[in-house]
Amino acid sequence: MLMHLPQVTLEHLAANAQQRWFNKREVVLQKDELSTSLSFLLAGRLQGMDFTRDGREVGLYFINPGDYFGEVALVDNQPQPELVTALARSHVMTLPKGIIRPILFGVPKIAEALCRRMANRLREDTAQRRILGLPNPLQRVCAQLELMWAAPDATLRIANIPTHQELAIMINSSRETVTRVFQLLQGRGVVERDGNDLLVLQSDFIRRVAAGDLDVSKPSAE
Amino acid sequence: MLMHLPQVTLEHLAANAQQRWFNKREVVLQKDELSTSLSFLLAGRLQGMDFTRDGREVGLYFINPGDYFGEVALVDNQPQPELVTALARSHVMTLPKGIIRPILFGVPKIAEALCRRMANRLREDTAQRRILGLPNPLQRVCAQLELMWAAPDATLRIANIPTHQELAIMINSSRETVTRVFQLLQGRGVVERDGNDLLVLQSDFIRRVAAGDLDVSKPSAE
DNA sequence: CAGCGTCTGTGACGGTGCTCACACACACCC
DNA sequence: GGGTGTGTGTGAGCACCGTCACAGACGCTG
Repeated sequence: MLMHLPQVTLEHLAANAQQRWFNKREVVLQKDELSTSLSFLLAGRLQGMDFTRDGREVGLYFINPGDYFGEVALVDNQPQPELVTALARSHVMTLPKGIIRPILFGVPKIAEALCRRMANRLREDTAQRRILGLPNPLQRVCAQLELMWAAPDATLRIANIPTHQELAIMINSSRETVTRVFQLLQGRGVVERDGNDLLVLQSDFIRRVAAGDLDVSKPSAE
Repeated sequence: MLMHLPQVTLEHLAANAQQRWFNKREVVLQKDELSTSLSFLLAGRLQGMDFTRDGREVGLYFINPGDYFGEVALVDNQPQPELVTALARSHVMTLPKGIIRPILFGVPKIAEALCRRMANRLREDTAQRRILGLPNPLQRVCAQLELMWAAPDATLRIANIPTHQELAIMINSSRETVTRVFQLLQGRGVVERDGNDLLVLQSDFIRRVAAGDLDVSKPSAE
């Protein structure tokens, strides 16, 4: 995003950037606070999340290294709409609002990059919402997995798989139900745990369940 | 949004704008098509929607007069992520991509307005997602109603209330369940139909149910 | 090593809402 | 008027999954 800036500006930014490490479960951006900066995730993994008024957790999106976040509050000068917390120990860089904001709209290339980023967030939100339309948790888990391995590369390894609880709040299910789904998938040899990663052995199976082509019973056991 | 442009540019835009009426249920933007223009809703009501792969309808957001839409595909030059259909007979104005796009990022004020619009969409998506985290349909219907009367003004009249089916797909329920919820609400005198509008007689009730403070049984019948 | 915290696995139970199947109300149009 | 389409109202039945309550696994840290 910043590649289009002249050298002088880059140095100016670098001089004002701050860095910080966050431990797992630590809050990176607090909800309802006014924006003070734009943030970049350098390493680790964050999750945008929220609570319903009756205290239920809701998972919104994941933030992976290279993404920036907190743009919404920065752009419209309103309070931060959701919480951002660390799913793992994470390294975050922040640029103070006063420094970054004048540049955002002044340089067309930057404005365009920002818009693309937000357009992308909107697409992701839509994709996530589509998942929630699926009628049963098995389908939703599979659809979510599909999204996650689409991200990195063509290998069938999902690095740093979130915990069952973290997945559950993304797809509106209970932790136990997600556990049971994984039991089923592992029992059929569809996926396999490898430390913090998840190996997808039968991507077709996942895809077909997500699409609703496959029934729960036992159509692949021949 | 366009108020910051010089007169000449405005005339240029006006000369290239097109208008069209859409009937109820007609498709305004088709999914997966490349963007050819930016669209404004002048009158009526539209809904962004999508289908899961197994054919289930998913309601994403409503578009009210004054909003523009189709920005996502325009910004990132990718296919339109979702369907936009008319909930009622609607009047739409379109500006061809070739005309509008150069202006978008060239004029800082316009770029900022576009970003604000997208930031707003992201906030709305988040609010909608929060609703889906509520455990039962009664709460979700009430939370949805809360969102809808927040929009226009302080009167407790929701104009042009969507059909039960349209609401159902927004809050992940079945049409029948929404009907039953409205039966309950009307039976208690909380809301009342008035033609195409819905009158909210006890906004507190709605608020408290949405927040989970109120139980289903009969706590307000004293 | 014991002790603790987080994550995963599993059983039992019960309510809830989805599905299917109808009937009715109302508008619009010829 | 009859016909058609769209929206609303309502009952019965059943699978499903959320909740509660545990136990076990694994990795820290002292």
